Amino acid sequence: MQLQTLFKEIQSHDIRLTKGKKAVLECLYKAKCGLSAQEIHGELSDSALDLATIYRNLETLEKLGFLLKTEYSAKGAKYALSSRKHSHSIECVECGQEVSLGECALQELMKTIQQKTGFNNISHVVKFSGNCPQCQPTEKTA
Amino acid sequence: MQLQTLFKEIQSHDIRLTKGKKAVLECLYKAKCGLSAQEIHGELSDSALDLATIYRNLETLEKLGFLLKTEYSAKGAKYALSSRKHSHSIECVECGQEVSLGECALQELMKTIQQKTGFNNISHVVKFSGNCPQCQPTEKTA
DNA sequence: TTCCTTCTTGCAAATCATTCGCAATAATCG
DNA sequence: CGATTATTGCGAATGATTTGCAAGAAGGAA
Repeated sequence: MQLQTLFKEIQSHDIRLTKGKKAVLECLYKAKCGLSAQEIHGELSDSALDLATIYRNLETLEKLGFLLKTEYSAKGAKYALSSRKHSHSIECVECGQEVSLGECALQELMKTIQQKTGFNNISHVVKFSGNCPQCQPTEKTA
Repeated sequence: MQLQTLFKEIQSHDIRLTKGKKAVLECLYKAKCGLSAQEIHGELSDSALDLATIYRNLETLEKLGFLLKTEYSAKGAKYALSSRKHSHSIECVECGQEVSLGECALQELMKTIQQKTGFNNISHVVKFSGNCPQCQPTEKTA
C-alpha cells in the first residue's frame, strides 16, 4: 500500500492528519522491520518531533488499526504498519544481536485463539531470545 | 517435579540455596499461572522479601534455566517454572480481564526457529490482547 | 562448631520507557 | 479568513526494573 493511500484513509477517520502522524507513518513505511518510539525519534532527528508526541501518535494509530505492536526489546515496544506483513526477531542474550525470523508465523494460532475465546481484534506481541550460534555455552557434560 | 528436587538441583550449581530463592520457587510452584515480581512480592507478604531481591532471584533462576519469562502484562514480566508446562493469556484492551489460553502452543514453532537460526536455549515471551466478548465495539458499517 | 570467604539481602537512589498536565499551536470546517 | 478543537512541546510524574553499598547469611575449612 502506498503512503498516500494510508494518509487518505486516516483522514476518513475523525482525526487530523498532522505532521506528527505523517512522520511516524513515513518512518515505519520506510523501515524494513518494527521500530520503537526511540528509534523513530532517532530517525526523525530533523523534524524534531517530541518523544511524547511520537508515543501519542503510535497509540492513536494503533487504536485505529493502522499500526501493530509487534514485539518488546531492550529498547522498548516495536511497531509496524498493519497493512504490511510483519515479522518478529530473535535476540541473543549474550551479544545482543537481533536476527529477523521472516514473516510472522502466528497467523494460524491467532485464528484459533479467536475461535476459542471469542475475543476479536486480537493482536500479539512476541519476543524470542536465546544464544546465537556464536554465543553458545559449551555443554557441561556432568 | 517436586519442590525439594528443584532445591537439590539448584544446589548442584554453584549458587546458594537461600531463603529468597526458596520463597520465589515455592511461590511459583504453587501458582497456577505465571507471576510477576510484584505478584510474588504480594504473595510473600509474610516473609517480607525485598522486591529488588525478588528481581535478582528471578534473573538468576532464569539464567540457570529454572524459570521462564512467559509474558508481559500491565503488571510487568511474568515468570513460570520451566520444569512445568506453561501457558499464555489474552488480555482485554478495554476491561483488562485476562483469560488463560491453556498449554503453550508455540513449542513446534520454537523447534523450527532453532533449526532455521542455529540459536539454542531459546525462550519466548508472548502477549496477546484484544476485545473480549463483552467489550466488542459495534461494527461501524460505513 | 567456629571462622572465613563470598554470595545475598535490604534499603535507597538511579534508570528507563512511557504517560500526563497544561499552555501554546495548528488542522479542519464553515 | 477566523473559530473550534485536536495536537504538540515541555517538564514533571509514573511504574517497573536495576544498581551501589554496607550489613547479614550460606557453605566450606579448620
